[in-house]
Amino acid sequence: MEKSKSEKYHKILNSAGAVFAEHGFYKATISQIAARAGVADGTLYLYFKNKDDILYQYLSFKIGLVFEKMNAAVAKGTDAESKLRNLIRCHLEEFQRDQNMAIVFQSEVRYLRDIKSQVKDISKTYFDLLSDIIEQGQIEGSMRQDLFVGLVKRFILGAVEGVITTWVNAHCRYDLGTMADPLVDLYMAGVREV
Amino acid sequence: MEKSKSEKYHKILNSAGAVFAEHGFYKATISQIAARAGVADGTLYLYFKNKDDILYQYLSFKIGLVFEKMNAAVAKGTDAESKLRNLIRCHLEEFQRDQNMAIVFQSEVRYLRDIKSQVKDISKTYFDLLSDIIEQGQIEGSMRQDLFVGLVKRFILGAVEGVITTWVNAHCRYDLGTMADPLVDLYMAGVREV
DNA sequence: AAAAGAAATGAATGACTATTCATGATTTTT
DNA sequence: AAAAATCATGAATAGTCATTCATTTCTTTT
Repeated sequence: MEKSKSEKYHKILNSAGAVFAEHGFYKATISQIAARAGVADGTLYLYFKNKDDILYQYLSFKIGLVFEKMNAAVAKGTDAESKLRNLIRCHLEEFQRDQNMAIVFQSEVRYLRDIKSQVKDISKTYFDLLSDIIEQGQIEGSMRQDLFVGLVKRFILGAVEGVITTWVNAHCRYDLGTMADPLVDLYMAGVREV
Repeated sequence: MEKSKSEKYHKILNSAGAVFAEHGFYKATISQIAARAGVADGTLYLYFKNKDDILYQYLSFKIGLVFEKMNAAVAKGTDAESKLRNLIRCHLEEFQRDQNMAIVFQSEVRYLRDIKSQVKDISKTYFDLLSDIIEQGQIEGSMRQDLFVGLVKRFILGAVEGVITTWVNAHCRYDLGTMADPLVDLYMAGVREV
């Protein structure tokens, strides 16, 4: 139905992303977001229920986009390792590309204790992608049969997020994408000398 | 000088930890913390400069304790792998033992953009421990020579934190400590079938 | 081009809560 | 046991901001 939400809706969303990234959700004010979007404070309430809703919709929208790309990236791979590599590279490159999203995501998602659904299902969706990849790897024989899959998934996502967090704390100074291959290499081969 | 801070100081710190863990820093109120500690609101200001300072001192104190234990744990190991194992086990067990600390740490540390020093140096100190271990492993010949050490450290800490975050989101229902060995096994051997 | 409808405005409201400080209680010193 | 010093209280203050809504501006229809 609402194929394309209005111009203004997206203007506000992006302004919100910038302001949240700069100040954090709680210190960000409606007035700052409105000013940045070039509208009046009251206007935000024509498009969003309240301040929480702005954060929620911002994240839902951005995460939706990223997952589309992740799915496409994984689909381009053939064997499990190439799928994993594509997924990790996509993850890092998308976060690199949209730094506001990266900052807001890394800083605020922890906060959404109450906020239900979609946004909390992020890791679920991500984990599902990983499950499939690991399962395929085990069938192929390229990944160990004795893996505790639940742990492997956390292990992989945790490491990626750790790398992103460090990058955010370093004010996004270096290139994230280049870390994909060394990271996948670590997942696959581990640290031990052979 | 102030060998042992007053009884009340610690009472307040612990109450703060509980309230921050339950509501998050921003939604927690001074009145809640005071009530839980059984003192008047104004009393908090005899011991702390302001609300930020309570969070800051809470984290500093708790993190100080944890690092003492981590150092001791690492010192008990001999080879690099046993040191790593002890470190990870200690990390997981301490977070398990003090769940308020775990929750506050995982949820709020991201938030301390401004707040300088000690608390932001946490990962630095942790990374230093890891650096030594990896370096030792390379000298021993038990770890690969071609490791990009900066990445390996993030990889290890990120995975541990990922495991802790999942556990916090699951309301600390299962036992964290048991994940130490499988996790170290993954670091060392990776995922690939050999 | 007038009327109706939709969209936007931004000043005013109201709720919330961190922080202060005049007062009171308690402990220590003389 | 009086005086002094320290500790604690909690009501009052003051500032902040999310949210509302009467009014205005813009757009569409007749």
